[in-house]
Amino acid sequence: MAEDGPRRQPTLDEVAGLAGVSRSVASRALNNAPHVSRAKREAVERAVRQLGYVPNPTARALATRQTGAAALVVSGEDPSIFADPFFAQVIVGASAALEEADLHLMLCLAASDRGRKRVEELFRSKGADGVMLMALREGDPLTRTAEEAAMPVVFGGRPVGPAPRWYVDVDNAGGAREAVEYLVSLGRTRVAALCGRLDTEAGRARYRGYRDAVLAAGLDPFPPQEGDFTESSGAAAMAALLAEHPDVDGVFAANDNMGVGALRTLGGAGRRVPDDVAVVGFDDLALARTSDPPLTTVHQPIQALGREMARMVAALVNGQDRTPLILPTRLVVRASA
Amino acid sequence: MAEDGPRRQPTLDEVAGLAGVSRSVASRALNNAPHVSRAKREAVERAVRQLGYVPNPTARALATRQTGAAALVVSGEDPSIFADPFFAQVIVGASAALEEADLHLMLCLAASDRGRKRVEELFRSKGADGVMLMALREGDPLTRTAEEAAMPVVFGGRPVGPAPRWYVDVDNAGGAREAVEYLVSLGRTRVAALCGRLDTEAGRARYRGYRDAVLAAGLDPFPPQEGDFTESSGAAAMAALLAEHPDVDGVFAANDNMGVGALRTLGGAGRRVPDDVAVVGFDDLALARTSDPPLTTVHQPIQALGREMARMVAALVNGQDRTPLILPTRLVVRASA
DNA sequence: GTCCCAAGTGGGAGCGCTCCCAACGTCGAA
DNA sequence: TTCGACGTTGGGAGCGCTCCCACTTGGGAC
Repeated sequence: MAEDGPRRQPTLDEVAGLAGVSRSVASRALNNAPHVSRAKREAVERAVRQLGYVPNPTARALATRQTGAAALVVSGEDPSIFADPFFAQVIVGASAALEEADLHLMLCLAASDRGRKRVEELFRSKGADGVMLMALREGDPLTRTAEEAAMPVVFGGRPVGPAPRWYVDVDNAGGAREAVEYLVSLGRTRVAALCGRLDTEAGRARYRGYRDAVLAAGLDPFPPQEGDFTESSGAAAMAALLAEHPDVDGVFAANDNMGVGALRTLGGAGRRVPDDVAVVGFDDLALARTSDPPLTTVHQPIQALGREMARMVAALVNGQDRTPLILPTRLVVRASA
Repeated sequence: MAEDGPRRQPTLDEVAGLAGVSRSVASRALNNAPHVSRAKREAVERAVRQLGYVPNPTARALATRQTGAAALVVSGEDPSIFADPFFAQVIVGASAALEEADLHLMLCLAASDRGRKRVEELFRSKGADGVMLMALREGDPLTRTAEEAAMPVVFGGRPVGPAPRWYVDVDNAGGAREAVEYLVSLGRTRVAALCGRLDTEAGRARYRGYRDAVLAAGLDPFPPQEGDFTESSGAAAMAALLAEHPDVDGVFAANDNMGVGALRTLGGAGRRVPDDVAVVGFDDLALARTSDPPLTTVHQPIQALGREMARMVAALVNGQDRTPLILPTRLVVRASA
């Protein structure tokens, strides 16, 4: 805090006064708009420097009806889902792209009822120029709110149900297909899937991709062993799978956490990976590199996801239109398959 | 986007008109301030509901000179430092506390020059009511900027040099001391330190704590083996240590990443942990639980750090004062020591 | 009955900016 | 010489809210 008393920030009027021009001219000079003579433009610049003037963003926002900020809303029952390194990557990407568009980033973790209420108010009061919404669970209340919002909303990850007008997603089905095709190419003939939550589009699409690839290879798909994207659920699903189908020789896990869980169960059951059972994950998080054995997995470009979401809102805020975007995945082969 | 044309948001004037009261009364009713009769208060509430009125936060901000938002600024050369799960935890804590104080969270990753410039402008233009600043490196330019800011700035982690007026930190020295005391209690007599960056206060304080504890136990402290908090630097520092002092039997690593790196080097060198060398880390990240062997470490309350920073700015924004806060750490004993 | 005080009320002046628009040259073309 | 045309200029009206302040009322205390 400055301790030298209540010396207000200088205003545009004061700048104009010092520069000997009107407020209008000063404003135009500041936003380097046309219709300002070279001389006055320089006079304004001098005055700005001399006074240490910084425009008041709030006043500007009120006049232009633009806040200069985009919000990233992460919806979920539990605040700890945000602790997933996934979101940190999204933020890094989004932050960089927003910076280029000169938009600030507001972060809303809508976990509690109160949090959701605040987000709703943000939507209704136009507290941001645009929103990037990550609400993956089927029936998430914010999905509805988003539809009636008076601002562009870009979904991060396509939600379950009808496709929203704007979203960025990863090619979940394609990635899963590629993973399973790889297992098949290794000669595996009894390939099962450890699913993620089937109330998310990602969970469904990855199972769909698995199923398509298995059928295309002329094999029989296994029924979904559902988990919830956590390591322990992966371990449990693997145990259940082993009990029902002891002869399984290939496993596609819906994400790396579950893949690592499966690895743990397999190790405990005395199965060798990849000799007895080959395992492929999805995400390519850091833990896929450090697991034992290192996990073959489908890499998804998470930073790019954040970046493209941000670019999309930025474009929409500037009045341009955009169409949904699907980002490609790529298989990263390590030791587990 | 609403498709039903340019129907503006209703304003307070319209609410007042419908309720048959003046704008002033409507405003007071909305902010449930005194001096409003019960009848009119209810009339206003009715009008608000009927019109679907939501106050315009920008206009309010302009009038009150309060933005209703606090910024979390993460400074660093490289945007990827933010990918550290540490920050996700800080955010979860800060977000929850800010929600209670009814403040929005702005997130600024100041990695590029442009990013830093934007943060500076945020400071100078009072684009937020308060700032939580994480700028740990010595000589970070934002540290200076923060000093002349016209708003409260709470440091997350005490910076190197003179203590700022407001900060929240973890008891780094105390935690390190406890870790080393534990190693000593195990009968280790040649205890070395793998330091983190010594241009951060955390790095220095942890080494200080190590040194104090070693001296207090009547042993000889080792000179600092400096790393930079990464796993590979921990591995390298451990290798250097082993080369200089093959008889080391206890290691205090400045954080879990470095501790895991040390584990790796020790394994490669054929030393058994904890039999030959006992290792203690610092942070208690997820990887401390999953390393081999699981890492004994000093737990630091990261979410609480975020929460307390947020509470502190919220209090300061509301005109209350606060003093710096040091959060306690606690030793978590696992297999590595 | 008078007086005073407190609660209730609404008018109006901002907050600091943008942007429309009328007014003003100045200059080349008719 | 006259007349648009066009680049400049500044006045003024907002943007939607808060808050100060002057004003009205009703109900004790005397």
